[in-house]
This record gives sequence, C-alpha cells and structure tokens, in this order.
Amino acid sequence: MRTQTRRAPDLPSMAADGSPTSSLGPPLPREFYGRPTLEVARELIGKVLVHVSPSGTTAGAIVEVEAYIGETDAACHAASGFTGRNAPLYGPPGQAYVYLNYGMHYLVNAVTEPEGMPAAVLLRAVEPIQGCHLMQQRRKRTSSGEQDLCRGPGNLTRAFGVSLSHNRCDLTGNRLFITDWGFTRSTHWTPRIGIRVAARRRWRCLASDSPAVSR
DNA sequence: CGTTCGATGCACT
DNA sequence: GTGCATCGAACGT
Repeated sequence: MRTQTRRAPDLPSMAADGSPTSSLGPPLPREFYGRPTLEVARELIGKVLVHVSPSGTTAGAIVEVEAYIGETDAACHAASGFTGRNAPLYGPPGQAYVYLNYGMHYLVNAVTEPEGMPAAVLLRAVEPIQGCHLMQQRRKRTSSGEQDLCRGPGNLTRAFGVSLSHNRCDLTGNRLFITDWGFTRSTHWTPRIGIRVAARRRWRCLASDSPAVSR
C-alpha cells in the first residue's frame, strides 16, 4: 500500500501561554485511537512521539509500527483472554500499554479500538527530532549517527526514558503523548517481525524512505 | 512456589 | 548466523 509523500511546511509555533506542552502541539484526541487498529497504525506514521520527563523532553517522528488486534490474533497479548498484564488492552483507547520483554526491554503500545476490544499499535522506531543528546545519554552512547538511536522497540523506549511507570499513561495528557506536526510520509506494509506466531500477517507499517526503521 | 518463555538487542563468529 | 543477558506474567503443580 502506498500513500502520497509530502513534507511538513513548518514546526508548530510557540503557544501564547508559552507552556512546554502546548509548544509541542496538542496531543492527538482519544477519538484518533478509538478506531480500527490498521487505520490508526498507518496514520501514526509521521506523527511525533513526545516524552516530557524531569531530565528533559525527547521527540521523534514515528516511522515503524506494528498492529496487534484482538483475541484471535495469536501474537497479541490478549490471545489467551483477559489477564492482569494485558488489562490495558481492554481499556479505553489512547492509553499506553507498556510491558517488559525478555527481562530487559520495555515495549510501548498505543491502545486502539473502542473500549473492550483488546488491540494496540506497537511503536517500533522513530526518527529523533528533539532531545538527541538526552537520547544518547540514555542509550549510553557517546557519538555516531542519530538514525539508530530509536531503531527497534527496546531501543526506542530506552532512548525516550519510557518504562513500566508509563503503563496505562494517558496518551492524551501532557507527559507521554503523540502529536501532529504535519509530516506526511510514504508508507508500506510488511509482515510483522520478531514474533513466532501469526508472523505472516502484513500488519507492520513503515515509512518507506526512512533510514531509522529496523532491517 | 517453581518452571517456562517471550512483540529484543548486542557482542560475538 | 549463533548465544546470551535477564525478569515478570502466566500457568501448572
């Protein structure tokens, strides 16, 4: 699947009240998330993920996501029904579902679909825009390129400082949120990667021309 | 309570 | 391409 390519005209202007959140643009509303997951997944490409933390603000353009949809999706955490861990998937859309994978990587999802339908979009890679130095620090790297700072879901959360404390975080709030800076990217779909079941579904969406997606 | 294992990343070869 | 670090949820005693 292909979409048009267009670049954003400019960055959002500073808000009248000068508040940091406002200057980064308003969070996407809950209605954005409460829709079919594949629509949300594709429209998340090019949107800007923002984390406002005590140590600083990081932001980057989302360039790679995967959809996990419902109890019939064997790769979705809800495949075996409701549990304590996957409860956020059943909750209202527009919340973060964060969990620990392989004992060391935090992975962050945006919960989608109307409440009660367990589904989410996994954020897999972003192109760093703001707070690159902070990302380098969190990744414990000193120099080199920026395009691999947030490549891969585990690297992304590490660079952004996202951890289990962000589970159930409201993505329409001002701490961890996604906003629209007007970027439009050419996208395409591929099979999901890194999973052992239901890997054939083409539910991985990428920005076609991004140097920051995983291989 | 013990065992299994996963939507990974990185250092190796 | 292979091995491994590392931990909490889920599930079976």
